[in-house]
Amino acid sequence: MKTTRKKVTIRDVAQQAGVSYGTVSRYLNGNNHVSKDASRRIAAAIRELEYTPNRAAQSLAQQRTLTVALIIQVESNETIVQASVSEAMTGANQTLGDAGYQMVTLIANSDESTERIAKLVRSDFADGYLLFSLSNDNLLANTFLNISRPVVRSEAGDRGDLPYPAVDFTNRDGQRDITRYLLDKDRADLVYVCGPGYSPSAVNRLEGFKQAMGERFNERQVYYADDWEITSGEMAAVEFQPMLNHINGFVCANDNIAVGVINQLTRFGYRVPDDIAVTGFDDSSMAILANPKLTTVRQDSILHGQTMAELLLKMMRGEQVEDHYIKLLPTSIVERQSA
Amino acid sequence: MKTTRKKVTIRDVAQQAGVSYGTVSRYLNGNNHVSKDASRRIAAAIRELEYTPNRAAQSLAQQRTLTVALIIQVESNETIVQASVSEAMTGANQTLGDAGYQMVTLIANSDESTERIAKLVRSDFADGYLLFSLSNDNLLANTFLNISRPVVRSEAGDRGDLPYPAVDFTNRDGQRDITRYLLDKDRADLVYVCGPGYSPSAVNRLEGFKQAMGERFNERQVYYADDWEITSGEMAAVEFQPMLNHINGFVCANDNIAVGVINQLTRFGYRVPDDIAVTGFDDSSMAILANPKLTTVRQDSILHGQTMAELLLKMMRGEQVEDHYIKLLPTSIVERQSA
DNA sequence: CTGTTAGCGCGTTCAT
DNA sequence: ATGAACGCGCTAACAG
Repeated sequence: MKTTRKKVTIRDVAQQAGVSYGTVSRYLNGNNHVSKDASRRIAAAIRELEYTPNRAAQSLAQQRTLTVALIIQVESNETIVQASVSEAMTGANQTLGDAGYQMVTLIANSDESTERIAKLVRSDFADGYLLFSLSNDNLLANTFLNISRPVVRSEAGDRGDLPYPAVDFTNRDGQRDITRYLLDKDRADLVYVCGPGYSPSAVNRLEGFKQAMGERFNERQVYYADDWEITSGEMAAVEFQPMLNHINGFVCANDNIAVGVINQLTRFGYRVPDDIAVTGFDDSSMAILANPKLTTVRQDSILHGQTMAELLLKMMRGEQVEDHYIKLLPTSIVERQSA
Repeated sequence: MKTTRKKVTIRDVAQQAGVSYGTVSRYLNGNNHVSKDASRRIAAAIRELEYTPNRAAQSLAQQRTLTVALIIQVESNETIVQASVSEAMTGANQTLGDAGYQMVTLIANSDESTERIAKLVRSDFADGYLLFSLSNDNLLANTFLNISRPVVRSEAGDRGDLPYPAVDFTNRDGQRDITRYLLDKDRADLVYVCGPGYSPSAVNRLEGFKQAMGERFNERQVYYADDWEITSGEMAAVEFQPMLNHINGFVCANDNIAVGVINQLTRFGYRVPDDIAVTGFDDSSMAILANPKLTTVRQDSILHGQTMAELLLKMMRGEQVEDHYIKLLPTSIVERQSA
């Protein structure tokens, strides 16, 4: 057993196998034909020497890196606790890995880190990019406009100037369906707690609520939150307090908000769902933690990641994808206790 | 404004500035002297051409990558929802970035991905490694034994054969202190819900409980959970059901478990903390979400990441760190409602 | 089928 | 202070 921890290169392998290193390279890249015999000897040499190709050299020669960067943009110094993102990462990592790509995730949470990442991108750091914009501004998005590598976004964006394809959920339909679910249960007097305005998802979900309500929709029955947090739900409930006696359902744009609403309603002395039903969206871990457990709209975040990765792989293979292409993933209603 | 999106190299810059590319290289790496005048012209050329050095070429020539890999090992297909990890990532990303390094996150959640990452490591993919082992086996750890790059671990490990320094929290002291906090409040009849046996943190925390209990400690007052999840807390409460009438406190190894205990105790008809007090550990987001809000042990995960990064930077600078060196970060008690 | 060689983009001597 | 040339480790195109 060799413990020589000195750069073992393709040349060492060649020498050990008694061939030229060009042959070794061919063997490794499997393109052309290498004699049965040579192959065997090369394989043995590689194993013995514990040879691993040098990544940097490979990229330099091949003009590709075999890595894909998953970039997460969050508000300054915010952390990425969001379970959905974590799950999407897992899904993407999975399929990219199967295709031989290594996924690396980059976090842009400050001006400096954003600039640093932009620089990386410009230096052809990866062969493709998965873009998770959790924040308002898209500083990075502009950087990508100038490069020729494929990019896939995680949200059907609002910015028409970004041609990148996206994978998203059927937010509108999901919200519409769960609203109908309430209506079908004779909960006719509903109010809606909308997500932050900068989020395309929030806009689409509100659209779904409107659709389900049809004629009955009224601007005064919607509360516009500033973020996706629990506190916003509490504030919404307070805002609607004067009307609480006839309201019999809160449709909320996500689980956190729903939890906030429930908390506040409980404090006011209302019972959920007996007096007032409450629905969430996301089916996050919060959904089963809440009391009562949340009836909500489920979206498969792992699938989200996988689908984004598949689309990116397709693009990296050179297949053309039309600008602004959007793939929508289905959602489904999960019936628990809150509605 | 040039829209030429063709590989602009150091040579282009040199030509535009009217110098040889050797000079540009020197200018970039700031080592030697470059004439005031040349510098100015080079700077202008770089800006105009939007030149960014090619990463692969740089690493190849310099034998370093200016990137640090943060590797997370989780059970197969598990997601990394853990807020503490997410926060540590943020902290590490911060300080590494300030030092000019780019942090990339790698997820090992299957045999294939683990092997792929091991390969990356062997190919000198990064200049240093931050290792988060959330799972039992340390397949990867062995890979590192054969390379000469610095490694820092996130947990004071149980494996004596791994010489890498680690940054961890004072788990033992934290658990001891919060146990004493209960004892001081005349909660003398305590039980302990221990974390999974493969986790060094779990072992240390149990140790702290024992220490605080002293003579009074009894093996029958501890429940050994298989994981860190809510369900385990519920199971523990069920297990202790026969003794619930005289027990007046549950000390739990983390917040999730504490939430589970509270849920189950509530179902059994006990009031928390009036009948039975419950404490958590981590001060995760769950702590304030729980009802009643959790009294728990706080640990600063962002600081955790920062400290790990600082230690790694030190090692990458060439400073020697003794084998098995362990840096312990303080914890503190957060008093809320559950105890 | 295989050896040879010219780059890939940049850092680094070595002269000048 | 600056230009020229070599090498980092590997791929690919070209002979043979």
